[in-house]
Order: sequence, then C-alpha cells, then structure tokens
Amino acid sequence: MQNGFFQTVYSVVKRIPQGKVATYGQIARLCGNPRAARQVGWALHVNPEPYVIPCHRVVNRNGRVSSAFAFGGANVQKELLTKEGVDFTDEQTVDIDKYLWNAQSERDLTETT
DNA sequence: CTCTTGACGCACA
DNA sequence: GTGTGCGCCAAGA
Repeated sequence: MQNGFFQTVYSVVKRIPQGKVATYGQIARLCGNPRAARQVGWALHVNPEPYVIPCHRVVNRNGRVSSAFAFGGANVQKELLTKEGVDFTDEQTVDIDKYLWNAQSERDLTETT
C-alpha cells in the first residue's frame, strides 16, 4: 500500500462495521496520528473511492455529520446511517454515545491471525 | 518557499 | 451548551 497516512485512514474507515460510526479523532488515533483528525477529514474529502469508503459512518466528536459530505450532502449521510440502524439524536447528530465504533472490534477485524 | 484554509479536538470563559 | 483560541498535519493559491 502507499506508505501514506491517508491509506491508513481509508483502511480503518473501510473497516468500520455497519450500524456503527467512528470519529475523526478515533480514526486519527488508530492510524497513529491522534492529532491528525483534520487530515482524516481531508482524506475523506479527497475520497478517492466513494461508496467504497463508508465515510458516512465517520462523524466528529459530537456525532455531528459533515455539511460537505462527498456522497451528496449531510442529508444523504443521515439517510445511510439511519438505514444501517444508527439512530439520530438531532437532525445532524447521531447517538454516537451508543453507536460509536469500538476500536477493539477493529483489532478483531485486523487480526489476521 | 510563505500564508491561509480546512469533513477536527480540546481547553477555557 | 455556545463562542473563541490554540495545536496538528496537509493541500491550495
């Protein structure tokens, strides 16, 4: 893989299980740069492979969705998450406190052996 | 090369 | 809970 920080982000994002959401900070931390939450957003901004990368499962620390969603808009993101079983506490906010993806699950997925 | 902006996070008032 | 400031890293002008 491209020895790039973004590739790591994409890998993590694509491993987010359906019906759950992850935060930029969480992903940033998993990829090794807990301070690079902005780059996580940037990585999804360039979104090289829409729909391949479930960026709609990626929300900010408050569970607030993005207003510049690559798939079409925050509205689409809300629809997708709702279909996956994620409940919204507000028009643009998901119940991240309950649907937040557990990094430990990530280990189970990345656990090749 | 330098300055500004940005799908963020956290601290402080 | 909301508004403002600082930090981190990368890209665009």
